[in-house]
Amino acid sequence: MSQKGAGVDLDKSLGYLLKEASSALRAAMEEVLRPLGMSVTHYSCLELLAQRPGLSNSELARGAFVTRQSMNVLLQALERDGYVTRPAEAPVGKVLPTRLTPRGRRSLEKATVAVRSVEVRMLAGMTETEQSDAFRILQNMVHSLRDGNDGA
Amino acid sequence: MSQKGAGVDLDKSLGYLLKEASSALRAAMEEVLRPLGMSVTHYSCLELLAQRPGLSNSELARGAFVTRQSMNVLLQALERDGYVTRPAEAPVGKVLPTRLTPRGRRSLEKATVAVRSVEVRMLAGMTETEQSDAFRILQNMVHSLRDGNDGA
DNA sequence: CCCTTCGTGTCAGATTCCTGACACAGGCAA
DNA sequence: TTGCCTGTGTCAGGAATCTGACACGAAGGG
Repeated sequence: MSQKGAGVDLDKSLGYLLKEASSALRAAMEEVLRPLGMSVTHYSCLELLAQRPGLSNSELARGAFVTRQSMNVLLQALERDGYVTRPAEAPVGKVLPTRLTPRGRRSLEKATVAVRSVEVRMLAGMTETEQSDAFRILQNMVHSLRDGNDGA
Repeated sequence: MSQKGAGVDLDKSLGYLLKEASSALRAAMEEVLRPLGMSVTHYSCLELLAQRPGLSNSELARGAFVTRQSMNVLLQALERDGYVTRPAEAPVGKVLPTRLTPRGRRSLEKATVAVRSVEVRMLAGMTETEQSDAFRILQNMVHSLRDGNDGA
C-alpha cells in the first residue's frame, strides 16, 4: 500500500527472514490441515507419536513447541476421540506413555500426505545440495542459540 | 529421558528444523527483551516503525506476523505510554500513520542492542557465504510457499 | 456518474495458550 | 537411610491472540 521509500530492506535480517519462513510454513500447513479438521499442533503430536511410540506428555510438548499444559488438553481430546491411548496408571513413576490407536494412525496418514505436499512445495526449486546446506545451517543456528540460552 | 530407539530423526525434516530454529530464536529474543519489559511483537513494531516511519496499523500487523486487532491493542498501549504517536484524524482515508516518539526511539535503541547480540550469537560459526546462502534459500522457501498459498 | 472491489480501523466474543503453583516419583550423593 | 534436585502430571487463573463482523474511504471499470 504505502511503501514510501521503495522498501528499506534492512529489516530483512536472517532473523526476520527466519520468522517469515516459519510463519509461511505454518500458514501453509494450517491451510492443508484445516480440511482434515486438524491443527498443526494436533498433527505434530500424532507425527511424533508415530515416530517415537510411548512418548510422555512432557516430551510431546517439547517436541511440538508448546507447554505441558497445552499438550495435555490436546492429549485429553485425542484420547476422548480415540486417536491415542494412555494407560490409566503409570507403569513407572508418573509418566503416562502415549500410543497411537489404529484410528489415530489412519488419521495421521491422510495428514502426512497433505503436509508432505507442503514440504515438497517449499523445497521446490532447491537442489539437493541446497537442501543439505540449509539443513546444516539451520542446525548450526539452533545449536548456537541453545548454547547461549541453556549454558549461560 | 526416554529416547528409546536412539532417536529416530525422521522428524528432522527441514520443516521441523525451521520451526525449531524459529522457536529457539524467539525464545532467545524473549529472554533478552524481558529485562527491558518488552515483548518480541513490541520490539518488532518499534523496529518496523524506525525503518519505515508512518506505517499503518495493518501494515505493522503484517510485518510483525500478527492480526490487525492484536497490533491495534499494542499500538494503543504504546501510544498511551508515549512511545509512538498517531494523528487523531486520518490525513487520507482511514489510515492512521504511526511514528516513533523520541522516547520510543530511545527505547528501541536499547532493545536493538539486545536483539543484535542474539542475532550475532545465532550467526556464530557461520561464514559470510553460509549466511548469504541461508538468506537466499530462506527467501526461496518463502516465495515457494507464498506462491502456492496466494496464487492458487 | 455509479457501483463493485479492496483495504482499513474498530467493536465484540471466544478461543487458545501461557504463567504460576502444587504434590509426587526417581536418581544421586552424603 | 536421608536429603536434594530434576522431571512429571495436574489444577486454576489470567494474559495474549485470533475469528467474525461492521461501516467507512479509496480505486477502478462500466
